[in-house]
Amino acid sequence: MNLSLTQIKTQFQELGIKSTLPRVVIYQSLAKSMHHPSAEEIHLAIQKKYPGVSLATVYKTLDMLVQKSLASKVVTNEDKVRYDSKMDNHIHLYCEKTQKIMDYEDQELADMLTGYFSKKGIPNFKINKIQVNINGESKTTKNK
Amino acid sequence: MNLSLTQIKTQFQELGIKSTLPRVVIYQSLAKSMHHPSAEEIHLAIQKKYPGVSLATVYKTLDMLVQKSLASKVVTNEDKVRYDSKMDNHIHLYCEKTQKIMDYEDQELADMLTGYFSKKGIPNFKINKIQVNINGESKTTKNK
DNA sequence: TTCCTATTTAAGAATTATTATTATTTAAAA
DNA sequence: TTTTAAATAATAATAATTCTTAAATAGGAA
Ligand SMILES: [Mn+2]
Ligand SMILES: [Mn+2]
Ligand SMILES: [Zn+2]
Ligand SMILES: [Zn+2]
Repeated sequence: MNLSLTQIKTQFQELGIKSTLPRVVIYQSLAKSMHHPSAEEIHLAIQKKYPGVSLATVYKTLDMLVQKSLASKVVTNEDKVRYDSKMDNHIHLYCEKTQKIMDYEDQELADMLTGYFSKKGIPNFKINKIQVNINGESKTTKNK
Repeated sequence: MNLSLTQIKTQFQELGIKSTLPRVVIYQSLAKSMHHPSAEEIHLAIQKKYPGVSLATVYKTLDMLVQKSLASKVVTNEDKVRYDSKMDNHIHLYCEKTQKIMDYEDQELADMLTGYFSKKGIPNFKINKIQVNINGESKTTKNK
């Protein structure tokens, strides 16, 4: 999602988030990315246009965004956390070859799962979020 | 699952895994645990009965067990990997309060998902494993 | 507009989980 | 038994993340 700096500033104000250039730029970079980037990758991505933003600030900003529900953490088998600004419910496809994470939207499946659990429930457990992850291999035309 | 040392030795032999005391003890401890323990926790758990096993060996053994499909990694929001020796397909319930991970077996759901995707498939993606994680709160009788 | 102050930031140190290195030990094959 | 490739303990190294602190600054008040 491509968001302008002013769009983001407005969004921050609405949520009572103090609007600083590092924060706005970090969020913009995350929102633009389709790759579920890590903190390090975001840090790198903003270097060209906005050098001098520290990695610690990237981490702290990402945490803040997660707290404010503007982003979520995506954990994988790799030893680093990745982030996602797409906040509607969706599935993640993990390519075991390329480590790429792709979003997969499937309303039918979402409804099926919600329906299934709202009917059946889970004893002694209050469900907050159902996350489906699919591991496998993406088959691009020019692969192998 | 409670496995005897000799049971495990036999299992290792069948899979061509060199049978050492550290390995057998680590696997036994993991198999007995219901808690999806981390390497550190396994290391601690075996201290009493088998002191002197190094943490590095715990890590290497767990990796080996994952390679041999006797265990799998369980990733969470915490900054450490946890392990699971339950290898049939099952759901994980994450309690956001206690960080506990509970297993939840639901054949009906498993069949539903398998059926859904085998019919529909995912374009340009070969599905290897569908993992469902549910975040929420466990409501024990004596909570709060 | 200028001032004030709580919040944020940069820089770098510290922490923590995990992996790598290497000398020594050992399981198990011959 | 002897042999030897593989495993282990010890410890150093690495990498992701968090912490600390002094300097900068956003945004409200004056
Ligand atoms: Mn790490
Ligand atoms: Mn870490
Ligand atoms: Zn996503
Ligand atoms: Zn499990």
